[in-house]
Amino acid sequence: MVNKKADELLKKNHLSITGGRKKILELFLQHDGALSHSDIEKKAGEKFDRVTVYRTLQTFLEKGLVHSIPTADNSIRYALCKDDCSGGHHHDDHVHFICNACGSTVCLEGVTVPSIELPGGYVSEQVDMLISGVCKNCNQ
Amino acid sequence: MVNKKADELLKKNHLSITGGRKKILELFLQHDGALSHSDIEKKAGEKFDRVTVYRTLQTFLEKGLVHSIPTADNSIRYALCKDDCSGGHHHDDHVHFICNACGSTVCLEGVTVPSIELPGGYVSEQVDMLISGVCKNCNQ
DNA sequence: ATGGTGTTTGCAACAATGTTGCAAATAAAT
DNA sequence: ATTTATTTGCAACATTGTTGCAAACACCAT
Repeated sequence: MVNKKADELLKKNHLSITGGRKKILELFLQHDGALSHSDIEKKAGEKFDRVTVYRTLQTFLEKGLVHSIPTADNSIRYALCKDDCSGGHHHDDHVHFICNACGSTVCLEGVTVPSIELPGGYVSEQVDMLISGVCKNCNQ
Repeated sequence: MVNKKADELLKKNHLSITGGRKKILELFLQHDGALSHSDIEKKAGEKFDRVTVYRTLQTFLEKGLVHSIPTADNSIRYALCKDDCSGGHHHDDHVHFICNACGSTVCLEGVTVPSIELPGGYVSEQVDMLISGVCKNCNQ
């Protein structure tokens, strides 16, 4: 049950359980792709204030429930983290795939980001790898 | 002379030479890092309308003069392409580095994006690799 | 269950960012 | 120099993101 899982996730991350947070978490649990702010606003219907969505995503990000994925079209996407992420420290070394046909963004869990040799003086803290193209579903 | 190079670049790409386009190109030629829309608006001073900046960047993007770099903070950056890019077809396989200290974005020309094995059904059209951390200048 | 307490929400107002249509200004071609 | 097509600036608007504050709510202890 998606509803129960949402509760669990909130508890595990020491967040109080509110209607808005549950609803947004359920959306993430139902769509396994990444969601943008406006996706959420649309899917959640009229039920929640825009401000609540902003603040909820911000909170989820800080607690490590979701991670953000940069995109080329000026609309950050968010996706659920796996279990071993927490409090800003993500183990988020998978590749993100953006489909140019259906617009969806998915995390390719199986594909890991290769390590890169940086020029002298540069120190890497986070690596994002974004691949755009045509996804499995659209490519038939 | 930066001014002359701007003219050349515009001619080479079959764009008419106007004050705004020259000014924006000069900004790119002077700063070798990437610039966001608002960077340009600020650096160009009061001289140009916001709308002109939007349209100019759009044009440069279409003609292949610049490429766009996605970022995690919802502000696309633009950087000059090397000579062998044209008309939307970029040979843009270098890594982009975003410094968390000074905020600058640079193209690491020397570092190439490793090729990735995608799961079956996925077709890659473009690969972006973003590394954030501390850059050479800030790391001293 | 009930009441107190701190957190979360919705509202309103605002700021910033991005888009469109149209008339005036400008660059390029003859 | 004149014509023509392109580019610009303006105005108006749409969308997206931010902040302060009072009301509503979740959580805890009793």
